[in-house]
Amino acid sequence: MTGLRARATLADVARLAGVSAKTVSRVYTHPDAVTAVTRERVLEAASRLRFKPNTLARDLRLGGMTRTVGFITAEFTNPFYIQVAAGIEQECSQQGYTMVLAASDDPDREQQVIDALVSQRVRAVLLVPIGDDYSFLEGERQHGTAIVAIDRPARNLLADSVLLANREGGYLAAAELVRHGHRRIAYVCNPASVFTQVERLAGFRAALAEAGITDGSALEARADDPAVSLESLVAGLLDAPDPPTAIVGGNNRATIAAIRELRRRGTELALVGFDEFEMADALDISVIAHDPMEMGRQAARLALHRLEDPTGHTRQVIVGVHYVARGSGERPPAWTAPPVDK
Amino acid sequence: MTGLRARATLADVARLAGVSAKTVSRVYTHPDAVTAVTRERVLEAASRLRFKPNTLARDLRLGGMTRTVGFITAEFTNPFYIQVAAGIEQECSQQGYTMVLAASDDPDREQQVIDALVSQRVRAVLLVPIGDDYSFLEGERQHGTAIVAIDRPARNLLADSVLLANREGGYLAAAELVRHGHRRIAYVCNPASVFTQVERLAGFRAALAEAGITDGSALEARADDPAVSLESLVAGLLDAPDPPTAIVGGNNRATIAAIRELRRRGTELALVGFDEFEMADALDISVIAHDPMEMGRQAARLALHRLEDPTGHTRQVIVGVHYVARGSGERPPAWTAPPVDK
DNA sequence: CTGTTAGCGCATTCAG
DNA sequence: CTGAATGCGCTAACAG
Repeated sequence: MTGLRARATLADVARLAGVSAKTVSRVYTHPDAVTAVTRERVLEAASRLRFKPNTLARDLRLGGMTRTVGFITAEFTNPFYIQVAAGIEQECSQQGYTMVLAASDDPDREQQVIDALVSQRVRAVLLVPIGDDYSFLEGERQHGTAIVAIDRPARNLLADSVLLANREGGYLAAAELVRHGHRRIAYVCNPASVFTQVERLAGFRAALAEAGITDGSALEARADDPAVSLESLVAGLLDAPDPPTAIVGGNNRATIAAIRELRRRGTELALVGFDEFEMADALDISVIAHDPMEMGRQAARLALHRLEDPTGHTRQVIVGVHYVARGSGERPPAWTAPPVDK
Repeated sequence: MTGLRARATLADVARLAGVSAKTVSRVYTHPDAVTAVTRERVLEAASRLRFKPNTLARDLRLGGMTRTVGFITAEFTNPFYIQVAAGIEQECSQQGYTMVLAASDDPDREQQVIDALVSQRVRAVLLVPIGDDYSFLEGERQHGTAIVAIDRPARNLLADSVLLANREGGYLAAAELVRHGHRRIAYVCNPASVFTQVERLAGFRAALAEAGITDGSALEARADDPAVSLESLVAGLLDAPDPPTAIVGGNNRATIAAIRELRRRGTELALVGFDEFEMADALDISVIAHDPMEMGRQAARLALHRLEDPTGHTRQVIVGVHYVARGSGERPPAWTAPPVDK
C-alpha cells in the first residue's frame, strides 16, 4: 500500500481548470448557470483529481444542517424495528437524505446517542422511545429538528408520531379466539409495561369482557423483567391447574416463544401472534399483521414534512392492523395436537 | 408550536460566560486545561443556551473527517446482514463512532451511495460488495478512507475483508448427510453466482466427491434470476423422477423456502441449512451456524485499525462455521414424515 | 490558564 | 456568465 494522498478541494479543481473556485462550486450546485464548455472543463479536471465535494463544508456554509436523519431504537436486531429502519431508509434515500442508525439500550444511553446525533446536526430524530421523559428534546424541536416518535409516544413532548392500532389488534386477536369457542385465553408478553403491550392488552381485555369472560387475569402471563424468559411464562400457563386453550402472543418474540415451548412439549393450542414473522405462514400461525416498513416510511414522511412546516400542528399516523387466518387461530378449544415430529 | 429559535454557538456561550470562544472550546475538548470555576461558568452558560457543539464545524476544522463509518448492503432486511450491522454498530459506538446505514440494491446505486458517503467524509466504508469492480475505490483508499469488504471480496481492490468459512461450511453440510447414509443430496440457492454460494457449493461438491458421489449435478437447484422463487426450485427437485433424500439450503432464505415447500406438501426430508435463523431450533433444523454479529465487529475492528495504520498489510478475517445438529440433518434416507398438522 | 489570529472547504452576497 | 470578498462554527498554533 502506498502513502496517503491529499484530497482535492474546489480550489485545486479551479486551478487545474483555469477558473475560479466559485465556478467549480456552481458546476455542482447550479449546473445550468455555467457554460457547457466550462462545465466540461471543470468536470474533466475534477475527475482527474478525483474530486468529491465536501458535504461537511457545504452543509456548514449552508446553515449548519446536514441532509441526514437519525433513527434510534433499542433491540434493533428485532425484525420489526429493522423493517421500520428499512422503511425510513427507503423514503429518506428517495428524498436525498441519509439515515444514521443508532442503538439505545437504556434511557441514559439513548439520551447520549440523541445528543451525539444532534451535535452531528441531523435534521430529524426518529426514535422508538424507551425513556419516560422527552422534554429535553423540546429545545431541539424549537431549533428546527424534526422529532418523530415511532411505535410509542414520546412522553412530555409534543411530537409527531407513528403508532400501530394496538388496541384494535389486541381486541381482534381475542375476539377471533372467542369466536372459535375459546373461553380460557392467555396473553403472553415481556416487557409488559411498555405502551404497546398496555394498549394491546386493553384491547384483549375488552374483547373478553364483551364475551362475558370476566376473570381472565389469571391467564395474563406478563413480566417486566428481562431475566424472565418468555418460554418460562408460557410454561407457567401450561402447568397451571386450569390451563388456557388458546394463547395470544403480545409480539413476535412472545409468539415464537410460545411456539417453541409448545413444540418442546409436543403439544398444540390455538395461537394468535401479534406481528408478522418470517416463518408464520409456513407454520400456519394466525397473526395480527401490519406493515412495519410502512411505519418507517410514514415516520420519515412526517419528519420531512415537518422540516417544510416547522410550526404546523402535530400529526399522528395510526397504522392499521388486520387478522390473518392461517390455522393456528382457528383451532377449537378441544383441539388435540397431532403427533409432532420426533 | 412556537417559532424557530436560533441555535447557540461557541461565541454565544463565550459572551454569556464572559470568556473567549477558545475557552469554551477547551471546556469540551480539553476539560483539564481550564480552571474548575471557569469550566463551571461555561457549562452553566452552555446549558442555559442549550448549546450543543457543532460536530460539522469541528470535523471540518480538524481535517474534514467525521467520526462515522458507512455500512452498505443490499437486502438489509435479511437477518444476516442486520446482525452484521448490529455488530458494526456495537463496535463503532464503543469507539465513539457512528454508523450510517445505506441500502444498495444494484451496483449503480451502490456506487452512488458510496460516493455520497465519501462526500460526507465517512472514515470508513464497510460494504457487502454486489458489483464486480471496485477499483473506483482505490482513490479513496489512498485518501485514507478505510475500506472493508464483508461476506464477499471486493473485486479489483486491495481491501481488508471479513469472510465466512464458506467452503468448509458447504463441505460440512454435505459430509454430515453422507455420514447418515444419504447419496442423493440436493443443494438449493438463488442467486447462485455470488461468491458465497460458489464457495459453499465447492465445499459441498468436494464432500460428495470424497464419498464417491460423482454425479450430483442434477441435484443442484440453482438459479440466478430473482424471478425464480426458491420454493419453485425445491419443488422442481421433489418432482423430479429421482428426487433427493436430503437438501442443503444455501442460505437462510433457501432453507426457509425448503421448509415451506416441504410443509406445503406434508412431507419431510433430511435438511441442513446454511445460516442460523430464528426458528431453527424450535423447528429442529440442523444448520451450519456462525456468528454474523461477530463478523460485523471484526469488520469494524479492521476498519478502525486501518485508520491507525493506513499503509499496513491487507488483512483478512475468516469467521468460522460449525455444524449444529438438531434433528433435521440426522434423518436417514428412508425417513418418512410423520403426519403434519392440519 | 486564557485570549488572539487564522483558516478548514465551500457557497452566498455582490460586482464586473 | 464569471470572479472576489466574506463568513458558516470551530480549534491548532501561538502569544500573553
